[in-house]
Amino acid sequence: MPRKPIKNSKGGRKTVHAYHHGDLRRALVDQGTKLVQEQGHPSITVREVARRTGVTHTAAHYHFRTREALLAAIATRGFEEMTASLESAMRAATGARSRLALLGEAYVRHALRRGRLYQLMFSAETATRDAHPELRVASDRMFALLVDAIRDGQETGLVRGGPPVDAALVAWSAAHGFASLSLERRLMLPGLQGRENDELAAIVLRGAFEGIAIA
Amino acid sequence: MPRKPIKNSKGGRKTVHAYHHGDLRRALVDQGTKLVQEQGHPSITVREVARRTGVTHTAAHYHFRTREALLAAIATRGFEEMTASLESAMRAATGARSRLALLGEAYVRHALRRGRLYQLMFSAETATRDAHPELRVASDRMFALLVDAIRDGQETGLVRGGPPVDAALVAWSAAHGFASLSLERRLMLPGLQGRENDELAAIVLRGAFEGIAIA
DNA sequence: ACCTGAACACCGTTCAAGT
DNA sequence: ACCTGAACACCGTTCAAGT
Repeated sequence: MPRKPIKNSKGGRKTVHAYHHGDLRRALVDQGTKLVQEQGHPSITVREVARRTGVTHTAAHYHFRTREALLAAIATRGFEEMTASLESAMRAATGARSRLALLGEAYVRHALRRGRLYQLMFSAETATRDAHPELRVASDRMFALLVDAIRDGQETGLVRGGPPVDAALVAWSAAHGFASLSLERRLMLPGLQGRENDELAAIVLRGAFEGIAIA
Repeated sequence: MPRKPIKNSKGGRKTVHAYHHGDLRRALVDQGTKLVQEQGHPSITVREVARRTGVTHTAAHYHFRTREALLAAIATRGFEEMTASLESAMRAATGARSRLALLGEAYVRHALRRGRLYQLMFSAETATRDAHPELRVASDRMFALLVDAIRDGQETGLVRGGPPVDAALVAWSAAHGFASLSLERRLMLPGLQGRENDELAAIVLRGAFEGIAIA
C-alpha cells in the first residue's frame, strides 16, 4: 500500500511518510471510526486500521497497547461528539418543555444516525472503563446533560419530584433501549414492521414522559 | 475475525468419544452457553467450544457452518428459556395489574441473572436473523408475551388504548434499556452508584407505567 | 520518542479423507 | 451421516532493532 506524500505543515519542503508526525494517534482514531461505522466494531482489527492509515500494525500498537484501548479511544470521541450534538440541538429550545423534547429526539436521532459507532460506545467490550478514564469522563458528561434537563423540568413543575437522576434513568433507559433494539434489528416484529423510526421513537419518548397507564 | 488470544487453559483435553452419539449438536450448544456466560460472546471461539466438548473443531463446523450459526443457536435457546421463565413468573398473577408487574420484574431479573447470555441474545452479531429463522421465531414469541399482557391491561382499563404493540414497545424499550445499561456497566454514575439493581429496576418499570411527567 | 520486521500462538473456514 | 487432520489466510501481542 503506497503512502501518499503529504506536505509538512511546518515548512512544506519535506515530504513526510503520511500524516503521522506526532499525530498518528489521531489518524488511527479517524480511520478506526470510519471502519467502525462501515462494518461494526466486532469485525474491526488493529491491523486493518493500521493498513488504512498507511503504517505497520506495530506502529498502532505503540499508541494503543491493546485493541480494546483503540476501541475505547474511538468510543470516547463518539461520546464527545454526541454530547456536542445534543447541546447544539437544545440551543433551539424555548423553555424547559421543548428542551426535554428536543433532547429526547436528538438523542435517538443521533444514535440511529451513528449506528455502529453508538453500538460501540455502549458495548461491554469497552466497559472495562476503569482502565480508560477518558471514556468514563466523556460518558458521564453526556448523562449529566440529561440530568440537567430533567432538573430544569422539575423546577418548572413539568417533571415529578424526587432525585433528578431517577427520572433521568427512566428516560435514558427508554431512549437507549429503543435505539438499541432498532440498531440490533429487533423491531422487525408483527405490528412494528415497516413503520417509520421517527414515529416509533416519538411513541417511546412520549411513553416515558406520560406513561402507558391510564391516569 | 478478531479474537483475543486465550491461553490454553487446560492442556490436552481427553477425547471422550462417548459423549456425542447423535447429539453433538446439543452438546456444543450446552458448552457454548456455559462459555458465553463465563466470558461473554465476543471472546467465544468455535475451537474452544469444540475443545470443551471433546471433539475437533471441524466436527463443530459440521453442525454449524459458521461461528455465527453457533451463536445463533445459543441465542435461540436463550430466548426459549427466557420465554418459559417469564411465563412461569406470570402464573402467580392474580389479575391484569399483577400480571404486568410480575412480567416486568421477571424480565429485568432474568436478563440480569443471565447477563452475558442476554447480551448475546440481543447482539447485532446474531442479527442476521433472516439466516436463522428459529432465532426469529423464538424472539418473536417472547415479544408476543409482552403484547398479550398489555392487551390484557387495556381490556381491564389499566392501560391506555391504541395498538397494544405501541405500549408494549414503550415497556420493552425501558426494560431492555435498563438491563442493557446495567449489564454494560453504564450505571456507575453519580447518583446511581451503589444503589441496588432491584430498586433502580423498580423505578424504571414504574416510570414506564406511570410516566415521569406530572399528570 | 516513534516506527519497522520477524516471530508466536491462536483463530475461522475449507477440503480431502476416513468410518 | 458424522468426524478427523492438514492447510490457508488471517489475527493480537511481544520483542529486538532501527531512526
